Amino acid sequence: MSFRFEVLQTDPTGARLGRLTTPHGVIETPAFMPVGTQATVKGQTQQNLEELGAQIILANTYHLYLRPGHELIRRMGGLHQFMSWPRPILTDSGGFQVFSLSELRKVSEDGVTFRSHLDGSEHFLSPEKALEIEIALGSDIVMVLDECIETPSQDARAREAAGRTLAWARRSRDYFATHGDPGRQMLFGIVQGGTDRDLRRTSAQALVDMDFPGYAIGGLAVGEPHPVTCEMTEAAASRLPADRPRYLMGVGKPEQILDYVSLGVDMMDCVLPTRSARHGCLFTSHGRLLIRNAQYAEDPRPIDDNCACAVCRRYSRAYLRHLYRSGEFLAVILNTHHNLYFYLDFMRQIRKAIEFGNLESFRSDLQARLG
RNA sequence: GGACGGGUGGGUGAGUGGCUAAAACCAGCAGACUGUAAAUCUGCCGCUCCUUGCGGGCUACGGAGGUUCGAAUCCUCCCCCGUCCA
Repeated sequence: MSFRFEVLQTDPTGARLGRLTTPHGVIETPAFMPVGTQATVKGQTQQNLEELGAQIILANTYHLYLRPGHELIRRMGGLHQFMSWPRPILTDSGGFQVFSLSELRKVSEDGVTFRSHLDGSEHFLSPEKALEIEIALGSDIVMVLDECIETPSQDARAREAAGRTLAWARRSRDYFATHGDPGRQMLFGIVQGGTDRDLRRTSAQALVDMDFPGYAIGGLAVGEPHPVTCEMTEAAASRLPADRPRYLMGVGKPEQILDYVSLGVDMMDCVLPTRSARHGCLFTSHGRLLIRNAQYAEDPRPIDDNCACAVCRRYSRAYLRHLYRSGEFLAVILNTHHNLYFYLDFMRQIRKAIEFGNLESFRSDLQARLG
């Protein structure tokens, strides 16, 4: 049995402490997964990521298909070997690009036609094609192609996308059954449904009937208020089987992550720590800090005096501000390192709190610190 | 001494009669970022007043005068900078 998901403990809030075993290693949940779209987490070496304690990273089907091409990666020994990352990888299907590249694509029942953002060439991504690519890449966790829509959307629009996502999920499951290897890769279905509670529930139920080894909740945190995100997450999660991992896609801010974990979410990914780092926004135990601000010009303190990361152990705010304003590469590297450490350490603290059954007090401490 | 060219808001630099508190870029100040077309994007950026509004007043395109209803823009003189000629 190459894959195994165990719920080790549950917290009174509903949070779960778990362990997902894959052929490339164990993922302790709740887990945060750094995003490495183009087979690289921007600004960090693989060695850095290992030292930070990243147990799994994301990569993107659409981007790697366009460049360098999934066949090339297969010939290079698969994505793990190609990028020299020995730990688990989750590949997103390109479903998010249906949303984010909306100007460049056309969705039909059969699949999605994209105009490449790189050279304008036209490409067709179907549920089967996405899986063909992901199988070639050899990621541990494989996402089905879904249709992600903006929120708020018209009810009819949300129903259409959720229905199509379910149809695509069925096709994906069937394709994987004949072309995939369940001992090598784990296929996750995705719940859509916009901001409609009932649609979220029925979508989740329909997906569960297809019996996926793991389930994702997608199409959230794309503009709707946080309480709505929580409500939709709860609606979907309440229908998902307790013995399968739950992945809330594309979230979130630290304080929000705590809410999602309390709703029984096991896995999350987000570009926030990496992108914010490149934009000079650093996460600290006291909230966010914009390192370019004038107030840090002569500040000898580390980013966060409660942080044990390599950057906080060595560099001052004044120096990091200087690097950022000078446009130096090192600013990207150090800022990203700190933010990822913050997120990964935050998850370690959450897991510990669940283990000791005091997630609720962990949350009130956090809220007090953030004011 | 002469011939050209030029002096614009913190910087570079557009603007050759009203649409100009003055383009654009940079610098500066602040904010955003949620399955990465993002080391990006947005706002502010002369002073001042208030009932914060496509609001009022003041100051501003080397200096001083002039032409004009109106001048960064036209005229006169002066000062300064650059290149070339003596």
